[in-house]
Amino acid sequence: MTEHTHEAGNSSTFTDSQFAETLQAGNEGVANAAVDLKLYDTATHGVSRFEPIQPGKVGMYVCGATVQSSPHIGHIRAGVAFDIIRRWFLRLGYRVTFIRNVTDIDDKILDKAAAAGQRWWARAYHYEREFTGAYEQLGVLPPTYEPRATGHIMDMIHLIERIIDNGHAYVVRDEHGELTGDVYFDVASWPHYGELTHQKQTTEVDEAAAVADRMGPSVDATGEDKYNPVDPADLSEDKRDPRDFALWKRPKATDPADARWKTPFGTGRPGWHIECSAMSYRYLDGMFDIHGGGLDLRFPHHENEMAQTRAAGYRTANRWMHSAWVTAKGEKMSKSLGNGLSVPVVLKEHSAWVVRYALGSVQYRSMLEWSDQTLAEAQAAYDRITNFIEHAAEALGEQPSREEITGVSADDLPVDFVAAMNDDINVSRATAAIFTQVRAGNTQLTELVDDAESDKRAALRTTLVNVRAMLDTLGLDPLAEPWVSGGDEAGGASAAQDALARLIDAQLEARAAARKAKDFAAADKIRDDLAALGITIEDGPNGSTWSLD
RNA sequence: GGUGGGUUAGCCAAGCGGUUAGGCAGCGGCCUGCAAAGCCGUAUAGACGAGUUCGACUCUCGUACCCACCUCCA
Repeated sequence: MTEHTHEAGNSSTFTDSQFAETLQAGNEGVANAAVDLKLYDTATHGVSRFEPIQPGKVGMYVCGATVQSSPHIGHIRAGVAFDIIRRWFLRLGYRVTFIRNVTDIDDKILDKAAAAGQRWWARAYHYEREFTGAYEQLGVLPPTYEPRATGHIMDMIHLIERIIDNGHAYVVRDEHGELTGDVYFDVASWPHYGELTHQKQTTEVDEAAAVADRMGPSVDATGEDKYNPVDPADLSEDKRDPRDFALWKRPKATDPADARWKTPFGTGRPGWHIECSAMSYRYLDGMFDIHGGGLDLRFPHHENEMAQTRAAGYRTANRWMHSAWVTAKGEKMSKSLGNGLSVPVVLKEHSAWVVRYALGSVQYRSMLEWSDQTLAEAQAAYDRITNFIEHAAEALGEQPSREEITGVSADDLPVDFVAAMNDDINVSRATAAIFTQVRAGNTQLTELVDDAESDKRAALRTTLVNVRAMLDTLGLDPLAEPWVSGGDEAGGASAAQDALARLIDAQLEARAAARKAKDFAAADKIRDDLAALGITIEDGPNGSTWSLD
């Protein structure tokens, strides 16, 4: 077979100027700032300059959900983290192919569906929709393609056959010489195994693994998660090496007939890792720049996936990126620990923008502590940002269009923001740059009141556009979908909203008259009464404005 | 046991071998009839112990504590 090294295509011998030329050659539309983008790579444990395999294009594959239960805030953190990375590539002018798969068959889906009396595929579809809904509500851009594992059985068969032919996997036969359905990857035959996570290689079962092997099944009798499941295949005596893992699995006695596929190596269903190898090859072969996922997928999932893909003779990802945990009281949030928060529950109490801000407020590699304070800070950020955006647009007499905002190149954004994003997506520093611009804009606003010169108006407008474009890069322009969807965009405000506005305006006029007459008691009563209804009054240089809480 | 990450002011969270991160909360001031919003100023840091250095929060070594992966998991 052809030996593809992990570094294949890596242009580390390029000089900076050569790299810049390459970028320009096939890269019309790509910002100059793209040359300085540096990203972390799990395999090398370091930050390095990002160089696309194909000029002007980026291919990303992110491991999506195993759709066995409702999305919790940790799942969506990963979704938001890679959405921000994708949006930065877009802002830099790259054309991004973004794949996020759906794992719609596995042990837990089968076990939980059986416990709940459901068809396994019905359960999978149900929770796939919940995940899709959660991503949409939080402004995560839809993937370019969103393949399901069960739709790629033929791709998996093709891949497994290649691995077997290359001598890196073996089929298991029973005592009669019949195919059992089990196919294992032969780790000992693959000298590169461990290159992603650098786990210590041993053929002996160590103490921790031995403890794990004594654990029970993946769900309890009622179908609830258990902390330490163990796959019977992992204990199989048919393995030549304890490290070997299943590419294809024989059916369990309890597996329904429609969860079994006939293959050249027996009837069964996919191993967990093979699906991602199959789908990433199908959709990204030749442009597999980045493979992403949650931190817990590094080992064994991504280590095994890397080994499989390469053992089949295909190129694996140039770069592996992993997003860190959402923690609660310092500990990893997860369903099996019982401290997971479902997205629908969180969205009942907090606006989606605030939740997204909170999820994206630290760099993807940092743990994110989830608490009431996290959300309170996000709410404060929202208030400060939207106050500026509204006040600036009011002063300018217009709000720049979404088309203008999305059209701003990275090269035209404030340099400290660009530097922060280019530094492995340092969103904390990028957010600081946004607030610095907000403060500058607020100062410009007060100056504009005294002196409405056109160049000052232009400066304020530039600040407003920049602030919104930077926010948009993080998926947080308050005037973008889905934050403003509403449902009345076709015909403007509803009749009820019009009536409300007229009522409040009448109150504001009455209050203005009272203030003019120095009857502050009456003026304050109007303000207090409206406040009691959730309507906030702000007095500005050009009269009073109101807003709903 | 193996592997990786972390410890910064009241809280969250960055950069940086010497020069303001940012946000929230606090304090003082400006603006306002009073508020709100906003602006200006300001206090409180760098787990602990050594070392390198003219100088360390930043580099090196050690110690303590926390978290995670090694087993389903974002």
